[in-house]
Amino acid sequence: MSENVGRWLRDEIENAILSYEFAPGERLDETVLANRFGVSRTPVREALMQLDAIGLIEIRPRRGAIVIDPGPHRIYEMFEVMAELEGLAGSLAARRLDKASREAITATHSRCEQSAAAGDSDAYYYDNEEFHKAIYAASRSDFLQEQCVQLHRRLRPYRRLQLRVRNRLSTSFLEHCAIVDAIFTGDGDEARRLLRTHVGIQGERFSDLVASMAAR
Amino acid sequence: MSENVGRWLRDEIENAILSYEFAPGERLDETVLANRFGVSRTPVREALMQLDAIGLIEIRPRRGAIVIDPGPHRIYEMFEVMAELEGLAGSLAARRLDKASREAITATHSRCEQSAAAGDSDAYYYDNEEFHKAIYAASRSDFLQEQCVQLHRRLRPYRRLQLRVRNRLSTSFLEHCAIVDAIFTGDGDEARRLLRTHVGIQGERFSDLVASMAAR
DNA sequence: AATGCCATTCTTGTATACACAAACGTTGAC
DNA sequence: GTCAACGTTTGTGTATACAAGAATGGCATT
Repeated sequence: MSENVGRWLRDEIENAILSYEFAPGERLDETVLANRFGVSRTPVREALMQLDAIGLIEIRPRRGAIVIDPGPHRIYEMFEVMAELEGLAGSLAARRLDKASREAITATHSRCEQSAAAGDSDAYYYDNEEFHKAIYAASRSDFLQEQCVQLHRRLRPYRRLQLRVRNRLSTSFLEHCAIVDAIFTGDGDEARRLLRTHVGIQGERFSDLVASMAAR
Repeated sequence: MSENVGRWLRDEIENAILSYEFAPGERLDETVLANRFGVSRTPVREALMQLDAIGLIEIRPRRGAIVIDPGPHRIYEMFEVMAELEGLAGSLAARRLDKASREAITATHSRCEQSAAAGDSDAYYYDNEEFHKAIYAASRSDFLQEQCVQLHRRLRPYRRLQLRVRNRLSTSFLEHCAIVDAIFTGDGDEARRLLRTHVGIQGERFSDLVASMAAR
């Protein structure tokens, strides 16, 4: 539990939204939330304010808070931006790579290899996240790293859906290999290009996303 | 005045921070702010929570809120990300350009021309912002547009400092011309490249920034 | 039967009060 | 004279009370 109740509630509600416990479009009643978590309305309001600022919910004056429903098109736009940021991170990482970052990337990369070989989609989902975070960190740009982590967090549920697609696990890992190679050989432009296509959801992958979203 | 006091306060305090009325590192006392704006502490706290979520201030538990001081290096990192996002916006704009966007870009571009010709740095600062916003809009990606506008807003004070540098006005406008040309001819890659170098602060422009920041 | 208006009720928005933690100053002892 | 400990003060964190606005349901009128 975080230092103060407001922060804790923010994380708690954020997780509930990202895990679809609070469905998109659902109205979040302050009193209900306060009772549920056993606190007063004040910290609940503070948490909601922050989630509104982040963009996870929308607070309409005098009409309460509702969970934002991004919809496939907006998700696509978010992946597009994510791809661009990851591309930048990759190109910076290639230029600035040091020993520690290299080892972190290698370590997470080999964990991905194991999960992919085992066909364990849930494990890969987690290891994949760590792999990408290692690249963010290797960019040595604190701001970029923060932006990437934040956007990654918001897209987390959809990234998970993507992995369900047939053969995605192995192709994803093969793409990782090429990315690692580009970064380690210092080819920033190639790392950027590979990461952009790896993260973006071009062509049929977009329809796959729409299909998995509809299936829920 | 916005719908509720909290939102209004958020904008008010945000402007005060961005215009250096509240200096970086300064502690923001809730009671003082409440008195100053003639409201109670509750909406002040809500405003501060939101500003913390945006990243303009930092609230340390039980120790109050302080205005974040980015420092030259972090500003550089933020410009780096901004350059990347604007590059993406430019390349999308080149691909998706329609009549309305084309006219908006042309209109803001010619206003920049007038301000630049007049050597009016303040007018150019404003027109330049509108020009860039027209490109964001032309990207037809709502999410990208929002991200760009938000980051642009945070970097606004520094963009203004940059324009003070000798000859920057005319070189900036010349770069605009090339960018418009690339977008209108549908050359997405070129638009991306030009915008990246236009927005980023490479080489001596970084020292210029540091110098102007130190001068304050 | 349908539609419009009014009243009631529920929920949000703001204020105030109280509790608790941290920082600073003062005093005493070594 | 300096350092440490205790008390006071200041300011944050949470709860509760009160006010104002929006939604909903019922009743009346057309």
